[in-house]
Amino acid sequence: MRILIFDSLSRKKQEFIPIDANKVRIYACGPTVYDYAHIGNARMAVVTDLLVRVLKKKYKKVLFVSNITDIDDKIINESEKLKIPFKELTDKFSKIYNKEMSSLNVNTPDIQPKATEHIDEMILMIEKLIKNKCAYVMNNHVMFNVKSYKHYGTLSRRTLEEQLEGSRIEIADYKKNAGDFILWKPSKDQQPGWNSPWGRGRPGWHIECSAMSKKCLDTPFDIHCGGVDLTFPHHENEIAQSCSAIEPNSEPEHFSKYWFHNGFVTLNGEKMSKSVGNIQLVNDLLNKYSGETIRLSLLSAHYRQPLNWTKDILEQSKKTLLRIHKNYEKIKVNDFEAFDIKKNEFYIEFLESLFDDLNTPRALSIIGKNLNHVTTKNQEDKQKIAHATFEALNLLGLYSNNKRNIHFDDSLIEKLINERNVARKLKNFARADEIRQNLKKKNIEIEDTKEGTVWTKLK
RNA sequence: GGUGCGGUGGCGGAGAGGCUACGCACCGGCCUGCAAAGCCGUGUACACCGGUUCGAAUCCGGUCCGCACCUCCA
Repeated sequence: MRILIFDSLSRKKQEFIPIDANKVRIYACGPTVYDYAHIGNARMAVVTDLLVRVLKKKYKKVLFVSNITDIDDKIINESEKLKIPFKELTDKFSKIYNKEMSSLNVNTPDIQPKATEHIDEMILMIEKLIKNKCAYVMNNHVMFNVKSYKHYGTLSRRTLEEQLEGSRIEIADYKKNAGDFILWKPSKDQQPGWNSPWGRGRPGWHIECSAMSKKCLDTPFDIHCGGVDLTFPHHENEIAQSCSAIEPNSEPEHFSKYWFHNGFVTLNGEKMSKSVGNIQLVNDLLNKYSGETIRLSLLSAHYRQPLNWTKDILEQSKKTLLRIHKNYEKIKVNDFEAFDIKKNEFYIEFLESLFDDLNTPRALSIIGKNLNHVTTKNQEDKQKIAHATFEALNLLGLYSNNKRNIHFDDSLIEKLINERNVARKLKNFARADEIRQNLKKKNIEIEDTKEGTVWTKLK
């Protein structure tokens, strides 16, 4: 079965053919850790996590690297504001980030390199760029000369002239061209800094990804991921640096073969921004919704489409999840071992839709379609559907077997349910309804079925 | 101004020349002490204007509208 992915560099849906089928290599630009993660960070993490999960269905070995940016001006500003060392801030929020992402069933990347632990690699790459005459030193800054790279603009489809037209920035005195960007900048005494051939300073934003992807994956690697907004300037600059460090004017493909960009999460149709104050933090959402509900909401639209984040989307996902789990659990499962998932037509159809550029809405519709009318289907199909659903939910990261919350006392619930059933037999329906109401208050929903009363924890 | 993405039924959201997904909501029915779930059934679509075609939501041209990027951003 072929895997298709949309490649932003060629702007086409392409068949994914790894450089080395024995070792697929992916890099994703990770978070800058100075605050809680927002839902947009989560979308990128969930989508790339799914991409990796899907690739693992076909390829035995997939190496996934996603960095942590732990040195940056935003970090410096925030640590100064809080009067704490920057390291304390970044340690705190990288831990929080990983914890939150794991609540969303995002697997930790195989390697999660930190910028501050790769300063040497960055310095070496900058030296190489200077040697290749693609970078220059001016006023204690090391700058990349965008005019030195003839493929500059290939990814974002804009020429140097075009981007300067709309540019709202003045040309700083340390730049030769308006588009030139910082590789290394000086740090003031009280600011974090590292010794370098150009004095005590710190790296620019883009160089870390070039240095770390080279170190952890080697170039060229297969897929480079990130949010669409990173296309320009971040990814464009990464290409320029990484390729120029290999050899001046080497092709963008010498860095990464495919480029994978996820769309934005919007709020009321607009991008989240701190100034507007419409940031949705994962942390806050997790107080009200389960990680799976949030994850499903993020996967309910195709990854390249904009996703408008509303309360409705969460409520709907919550319902959908509940329905899927309930229906799934109603099927009496024999033994999955007796069935070959690779020959399960329900599962194959599901997998095909994910292999087609991660079409999650279609994949989800297939789960729903299979589960529909499942009670009327024959025993063999029921088993197959149960098996397919189990595998599908696992792949999507939506399966949770700790649905029954440990904070609740199962025996108490059972006791109340028994009491209610006694009341029902005695036709004391007032008492029966009262018990149901009480359970509802504890977020326990009950259903009377032919097999008896079953209960579900709502979250 | 430049670059890109998009406008699908009440809502969410796939599809991409003929088979008109899927979910939620609505409506009718079965079932039920009542619920819920389930089952059976019904309805409402492809921004607009032209063109190509036997046939267009899907292709081509134009128009309008929305969003993003060009400044830190997932």
